[in-house]
Amino acid sequence: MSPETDGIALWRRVADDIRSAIHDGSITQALPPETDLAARFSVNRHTVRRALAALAAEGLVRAERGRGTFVNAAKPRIVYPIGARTRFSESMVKQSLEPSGRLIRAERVAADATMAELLECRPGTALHRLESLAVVEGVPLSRSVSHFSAERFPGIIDAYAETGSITEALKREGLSDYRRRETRLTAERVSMKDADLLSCPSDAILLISRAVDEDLQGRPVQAIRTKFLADRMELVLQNTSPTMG
Amino acid sequence: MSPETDGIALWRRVADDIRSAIHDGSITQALPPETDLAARFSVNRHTVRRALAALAAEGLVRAERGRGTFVNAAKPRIVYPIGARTRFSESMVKQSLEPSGRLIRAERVAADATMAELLECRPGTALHRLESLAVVEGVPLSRSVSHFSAERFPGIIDAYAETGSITEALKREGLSDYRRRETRLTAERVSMKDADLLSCPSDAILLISRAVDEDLQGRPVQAIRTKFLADRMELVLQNTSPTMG
DNA sequence: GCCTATTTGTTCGTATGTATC
DNA sequence: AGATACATACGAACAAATAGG
Repeated sequence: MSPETDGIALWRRVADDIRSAIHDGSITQALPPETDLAARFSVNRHTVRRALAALAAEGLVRAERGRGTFVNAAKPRIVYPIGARTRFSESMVKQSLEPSGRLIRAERVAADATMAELLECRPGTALHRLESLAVVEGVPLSRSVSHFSAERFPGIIDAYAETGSITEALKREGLSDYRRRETRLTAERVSMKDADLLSCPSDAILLISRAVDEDLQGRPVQAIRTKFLADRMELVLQNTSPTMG
Repeated sequence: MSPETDGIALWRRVADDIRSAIHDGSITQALPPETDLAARFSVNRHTVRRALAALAAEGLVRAERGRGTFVNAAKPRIVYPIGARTRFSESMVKQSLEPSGRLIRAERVAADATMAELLECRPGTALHRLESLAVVEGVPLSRSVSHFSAERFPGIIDAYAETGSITEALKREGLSDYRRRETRLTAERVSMKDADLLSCPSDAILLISRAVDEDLQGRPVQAIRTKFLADRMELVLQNTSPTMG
């Protein structure tokens, strides 16, 4: 038999069959071993592996060496409200989740053109660059890189290292309140480095947020880029109703 | 030589080498043919293919049957502002882009529990389900499914089919203005069906928006789920500064 | 701890199909 | 039509992780 008969590749048909079996509930947890599937579909084990790779890329199954291939349980996503008053730690606590921020790396850098524009300062201005990992319920959820004016917030690094919360750290530095000015969202595949830091599969998807927070006078406070694990996260924007007349 | 010496698979080292070559600019457009790469790295062509598949999954390269494998050019993203006043067509026009909405499918359905809650109606209420494709500059950008009250907007389907814009269609149905109540954002891998509809690679990423629009009295107007091609899109949320005292 | 069977992961070989130039 | 290049498929072998006795 020639490959790609009917114009549809064999492995696609195998993948479709397995996908259906998962969706209609005939496979719930573990898939049969590759050799069994190969026998059942009368194809080579490679063909089964190609099909399983496609299903894994869809996020439907997950293979574990030496153990087997399993249906991925869809976990409920963590809700993160984004708005004028965006507070990560507070949001987690409200959902009865235990957040903790870990300082990965901190350094003093000079503002490049992008940072200068976002923070409304001159290029070359001294900034604190704070790289952190947000862990919720013991599992990494996101990785952030923040930039602050080094002059205005000289002790922000230590304050964050101790509290694990940006809001708390800013309070210690004398800023009692701040608000979100802008949030820009995209999505990308995880890079090798991020996969390592977030302890996630190398084919995971990231929801990427680039935001600027400002103080109540409208001066930029921090520029923050966060990479969230997309399969654990749902960003919610609520537009508060204006009072009607 | 045994495979997987050093604990790192051969195909990973090949992929790393090729990725570096792309990043440092030694490969700019077309990659050498698989057979050449196999010879250069002294590995089997399968090993090269495994490496290229990984790079393709990262979105770095794209293989075209019969032509070759090419470095993916990173295109600038289309900006889509999301807020109380979210208008897709208007946003595109403002960026000097030509949007067009194509009606893919329309049907009358009964509200399920989810729709009933979002649209604040009783389950079973008659709704118009409108499936559409947004095309910008001739290229598919997103796929949406909207639900409207069939009683309140009896002619919404025809109105959309003619205008290609939800805002215009609602105007024809007597609703002069509406606002965004809530937007929920996640990201996922594209499904086979969506890849087909959006004419995108089967490993593309979708930015998924589930939103509810309401009229100026606060009554829900439509529930809309949109799947954007993540690599073409950037969602922007701006929090308008409250006037300071 | 050790050995063995099971199961997924990697690699090479070979052949053929299909699209492009 | 022929050459080139990617896509699919089967076969064989071994590596590496896991589980069970």
